[in-house]
Amino acid sequence: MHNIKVIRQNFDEFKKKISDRNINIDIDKILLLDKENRDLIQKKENLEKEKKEISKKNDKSLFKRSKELSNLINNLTNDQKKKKSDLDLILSNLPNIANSDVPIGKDEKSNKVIEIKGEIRKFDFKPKSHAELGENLNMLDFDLASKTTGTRFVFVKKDLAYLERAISNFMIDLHTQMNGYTEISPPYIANSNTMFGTGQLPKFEDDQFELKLDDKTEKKYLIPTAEVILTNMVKNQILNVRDLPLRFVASTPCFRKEAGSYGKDTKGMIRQHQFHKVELVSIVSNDKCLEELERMTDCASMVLDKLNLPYRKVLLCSGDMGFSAEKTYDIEVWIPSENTYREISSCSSCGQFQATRMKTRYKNDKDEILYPGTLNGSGLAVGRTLIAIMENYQNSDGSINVPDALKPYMKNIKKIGDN
RNA sequence: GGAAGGAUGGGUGAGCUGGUUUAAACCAACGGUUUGCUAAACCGUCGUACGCUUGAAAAGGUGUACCGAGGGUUCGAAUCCCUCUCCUUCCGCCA
Repeated sequence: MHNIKVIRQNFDEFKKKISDRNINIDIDKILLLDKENRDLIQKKENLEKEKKEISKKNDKSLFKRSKELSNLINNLTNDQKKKKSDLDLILSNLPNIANSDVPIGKDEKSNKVIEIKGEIRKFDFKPKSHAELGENLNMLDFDLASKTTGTRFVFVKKDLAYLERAISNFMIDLHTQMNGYTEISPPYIANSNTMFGTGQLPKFEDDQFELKLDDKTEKKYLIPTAEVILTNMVKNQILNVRDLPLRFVASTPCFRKEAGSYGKDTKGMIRQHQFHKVELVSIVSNDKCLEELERMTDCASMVLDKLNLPYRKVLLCSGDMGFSAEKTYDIEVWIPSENTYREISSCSSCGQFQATRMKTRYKNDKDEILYPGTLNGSGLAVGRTLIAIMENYQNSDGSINVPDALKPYMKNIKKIGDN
């Protein structure tokens, strides 16, 4: 969420920048509501002052006036709360604004490829898709999942399940042992306020799996990414700059409705309602966001380097970024069967946007209270890494070689499907 | 699921028979005095949010709210009432 004080001070600049994010909201109304809100606060507080003085005097002749004041204050407070909530509603639906070094553009066509790495394997046979490979091995079972659950779910079996688990463990070890992240095993369920903090609510409620609860007072959701729960670990608190940066890593299932992507990637396990992901989250002082974003992106790409998978790094344009991001790098891995790169990680700096929503602050050396920067990135999506390994490491007989880096995590099995 | 008790500033913890509480006191922290250095002692500072305001800025001044959250009673609520959340203890169930 944007800080209203900052908007107030640089309104024209703000209005111009927010328009790059493809939105259709009456921005001028913000200024009006803000003014009305503050005027009402002023009026209300003047009356509260008078009332307080009467209360101190404890003089019966003034009690009548005090009663009047209470009514006036009540009315003003109601008006003021209404203005404030109208204002907050607009603000909470506004996306973050793009950092100055982000290309302006409407969709992915304006994204910029920054780096291409790794060698694309030349096959002397026609590479199969992961779905074909997995079903032939009887280790991916989509039909079984439709029977027990529905579409966009999958059963992973036998050595492929082992491989999936190995991928996750390998990634966590890398980030905890080499990259300085602290491992967390978090809840997979978040409450509304937590979902608001990272920006999933209120705008993207349709994308979330909501749980049906006996208690109707609060809603709870399955996390669409561990970013939600890891970032909100610091919500509603004031950190000390000495404790920053905070770096967390977790491997969790993620649950997404994939609303609005009907007919997209229906075959295989590219786009599922449930998938595993190793997530990286950093909380940093507000001047370190971009620096940390580079570091985080390097941590994520390091995984692909070690797995010897070809990939490219893409800087997203203003129109293609997520709601909370100020700058995003996607890492895309080579998928032979599609003859293209597919997203396997998305690393974003959210600047102070999420911290403002979460009410997370920190004290710097001068005891000033500031909003920290928050960053999140996949390090990496486990399901898609599994796909990438299957397809890039496949043999003509349909078996799959285990990447060297993963062998220690799989009792040195060299090949999957080699019976 | 049943029963009981609790939630106060960074921490400990009074107040809780409504109006000298403007939330005491202690600890921690920070600044200072003293000191050869450390310690001790003494003095001072010591929350957050929002509004208004002085100032070029740095930095001030001032108002209101906040004692788990939200409502209510009252001229007046940390204190009384209601709802909710969370915590502790005991019982039951359970991986």
